Amino acid sequence: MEDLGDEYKHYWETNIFLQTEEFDRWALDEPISGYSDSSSPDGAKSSWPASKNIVSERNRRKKLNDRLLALRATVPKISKMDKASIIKDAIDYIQELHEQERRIQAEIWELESGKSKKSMDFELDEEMPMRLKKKRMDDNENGCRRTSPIEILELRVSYMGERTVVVSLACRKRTDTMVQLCEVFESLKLKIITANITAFSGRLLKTVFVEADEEDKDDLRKKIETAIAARNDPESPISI
Amino acid sequence: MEDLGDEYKHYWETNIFLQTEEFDRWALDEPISGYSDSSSPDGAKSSWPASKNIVSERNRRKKLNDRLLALRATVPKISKMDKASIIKDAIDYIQELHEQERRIQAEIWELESGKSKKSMDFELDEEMPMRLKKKRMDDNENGCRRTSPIEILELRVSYMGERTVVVSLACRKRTDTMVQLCEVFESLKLKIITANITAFSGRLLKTVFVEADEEDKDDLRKKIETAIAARNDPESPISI
DNA sequence: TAGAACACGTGATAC
DNA sequence: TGTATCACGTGTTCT
Repeated sequence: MEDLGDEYKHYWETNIFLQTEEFDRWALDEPISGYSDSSSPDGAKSSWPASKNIVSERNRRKKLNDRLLALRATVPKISKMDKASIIKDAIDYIQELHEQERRIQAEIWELESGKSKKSMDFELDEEMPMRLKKKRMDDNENGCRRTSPIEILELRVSYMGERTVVVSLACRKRTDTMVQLCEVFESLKLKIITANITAFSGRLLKTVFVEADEEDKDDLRKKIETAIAARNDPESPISI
Repeated sequence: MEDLGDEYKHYWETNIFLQTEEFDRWALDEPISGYSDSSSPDGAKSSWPASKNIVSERNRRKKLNDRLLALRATVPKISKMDKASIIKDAIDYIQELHEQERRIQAEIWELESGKSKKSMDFELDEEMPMRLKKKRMDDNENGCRRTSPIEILELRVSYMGERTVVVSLACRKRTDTMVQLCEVFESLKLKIITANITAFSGRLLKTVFVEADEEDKDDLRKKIETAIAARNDPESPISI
């Protein structure tokens, strides 16, 4: 976990950072042979100067390393910091995503067919959502948790009269954020009049109308903040 | 499709295949300097023989290339055969999978929230014509013309960046007001990103995220006002 | 000390 | 023509 960027720093990023800026200038000011930049005077079999090839190759290498770094950033499961390992982890992750998508789509299909077929006469419709709830995707067997923390962008708690407090919460739209928010608000045991969630362009907006008095406003705000902070903290004493 | 392995074959796979087996043997039988394998007799600053480094490095390169090839195999969308492009395509594909998975999971969440009765909140069974799979919420668009007029309490149209205009509309909650609002917004043929309606204590709040530029803001506001006014007027020229 | 991983410069090659 | 990309051998650094 915490040693993730430890050994990596020694022989990879430092070397990469050694390559930028002054290193480039150093290599360019002294382009491997002695002539500065213009046309090569010798005019041997190699017509164009070798320095161009050098800097071009250097740029290519840098681009490739940047891409590899970006790939590492998008893949959450990282075993080692190897170049080869990064690619391998990416492959595994893509296949895992494939399988997961297939599973989820199968569940959707099952849910939809079950919903349209069965009438709501009996009370047995309780077991299906329960089983769905248990199969959340925080099942990564190795280490890193898949649920992203809730990043609050804005939180407004205001009284609107008629014993109604409106909670307006905006946060980043990440994996499982919606479910986490619902669970957080459920854990607060509020008298919810109405609530809804809206997602748009990377943001997630939750509005909840709570039956409460005006003097409970600040207390409610603190409770929400505490609950979300506890949710984000891995070793939360409350947990769930 | 079929030109996929065309230019690729020229300067990539052929070179890779040149590297296997007999190429290894060639390099190993003649290990770059002349001495066969045992300890280096010269004993200079470089104590261990360079041939081991060569073959090791060669194996490392081969492994990395194999991994890259495998990555290319798992990613269906391939633009170019570049090493860097392969990685870039993989990154894009992973992000695409992320977004898709989030969409699907949102659909699951929506399905199960509409089904479970004792869940944390509300009955948000109204959904927008997102072309996710199929359109629900297709009620009879006319029939009895006896409907209460839409009484606007507040109408806010504001630009939120990223080509997103937010329409916030509050009105009195009367008979069929919800359906009317939906029909009005549907008739405007907007590029709706997300929308929702919330009802509480005699009010009805509709929020719509529309894909539009900032300069379309005022025009959009007028169109909404006009459409609602035309809806309320019995002898409207637009009607339905 | 042996080994693994890396960046570098260089010649080759395809477009 | 030049300009990409690539594999290769080498020296260096970290474990």
